[in-house]
Amino acid sequence: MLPRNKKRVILIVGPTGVGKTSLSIDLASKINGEIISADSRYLYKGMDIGTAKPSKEERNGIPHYLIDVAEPSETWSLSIFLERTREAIEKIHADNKIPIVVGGTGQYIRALMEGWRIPEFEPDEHLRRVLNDWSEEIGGMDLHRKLAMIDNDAARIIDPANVRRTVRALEVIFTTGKRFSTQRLKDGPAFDYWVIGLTMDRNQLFKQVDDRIEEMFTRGLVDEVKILMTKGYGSDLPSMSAIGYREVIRHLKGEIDLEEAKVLMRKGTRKFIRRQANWFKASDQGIHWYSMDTDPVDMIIDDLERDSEKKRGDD
RNA sequence: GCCGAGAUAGCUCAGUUGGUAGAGCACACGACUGAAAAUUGUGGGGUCGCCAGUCCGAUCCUGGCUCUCGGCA
Repeated sequence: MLPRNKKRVILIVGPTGVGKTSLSIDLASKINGEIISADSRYLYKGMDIGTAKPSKEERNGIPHYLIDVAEPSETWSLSIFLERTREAIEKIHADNKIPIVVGGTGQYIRALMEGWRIPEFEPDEHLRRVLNDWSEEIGGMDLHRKLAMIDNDAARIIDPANVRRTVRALEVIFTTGKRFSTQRLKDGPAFDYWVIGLTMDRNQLFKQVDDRIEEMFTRGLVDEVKILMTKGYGSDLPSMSAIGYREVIRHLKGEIDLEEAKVLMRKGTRKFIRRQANWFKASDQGIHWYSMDTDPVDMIIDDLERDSEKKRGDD
C-alpha cells in the first residue's frame, strides 16, 4: 500500500446531472488524459438521449473507454467493468497518458477504488431464475431464512425484504460451494487514486435535471425508445430498467400519458441522486470536493500539480 | 338561496363501535462484492377546520360557524 509506487488514476464522482461528463472532457484535454466511463448506462449502444451520453463531438477527440460496448440485450456486470477498466488503465498508462475514470455508478467506482475481489464464477442465469421462482413460491422472507441457515453472517448483512440480494447470496453459495460472507474481499487500491467529487446545492441540481429531462424529450427520447423496442429490447432487460426508458416504454404501451412519464422520470432521477450520495459522502476525507457553482477545472489542475510535487518531494 | 358530500402529515387519502392517529407519495438518512439508473432498510413530521355542549375523557357524538366540492334553483 505505497501510493508513491503506483501510477496515478483520476476519478471523478458525483450525482447525475452535476456536470461530470463535460468537466472530465475539459480536464482530459488540458492534462493529456483519456476517459474511462464508470456509468452502467453508457455501456449500451443505442441508448444515447435518455442516458445523457456525450456525443462524438462533445467528446472533443478525447478517447473514451466503456461507452457503447454492449448491446442492450446483454447483461453487463461489476466484474466485467473491473476487468475492462483495469485493462484500459494499463493501456492508457502505457501510452503515457492519464486515465480519468468518470461516472455515477457508485458500486463500480467504489469496487475499483477498494479493489474488491469478486467471487469467481460464470453467471448462471438458470440458477438465478430458479432462485427467483423459489422466492415467489415461499416468499422472500422465507428465502432469507433459508440463507440464514446456511450462511448466517450473510443473512445478517442483507435486509430480509431484499429478495434480490438474498438471491444473489444464494447464487454465489450454490455456485462456489462457499459461504457468501467469506467472499467479500478487498485487495485495496491498485493505483494511486486521486478522487474528485463534484457538488451542487441539491435543490439547484434537482431543477437542473428537471430541465435536462425536458430537453431529452425535445431531442427525441420517445423515438429512441421506439427504435429500441422495434429491435425487441423490452422492459425486462437490465439496460432498459434505466430511468427514462422504463417510463417511456410504459407510455408507449399506453399505460401512462406523457406527462405522467415525465413526472415519474423526475421522481426517479431525484431518488437516484439521493442513492448516489450514499456511495460518495460529503464527509469522505478521501474525496477532493469541488462546487460546480463556478467552473472548478483550473483549481483541480492546481491541486493535482501541488499533489504531484508533494509526492516527488516525498521520494 | 336550497340539498348533499367533505375538511386528518407538505400532497392524496385510510381510520378510531369515544381512550390524543396510520398508509402511499414527498422529504431526510442508511445498506450495497459478477443485474446497481437495480434492489432495499430506517427516520422526522399532525393543537385530526374553528367555537361551544355531552362525557371521567372528544379527532370520533350533538349544535353552531367558516371554507371546499358536487347537484338544484
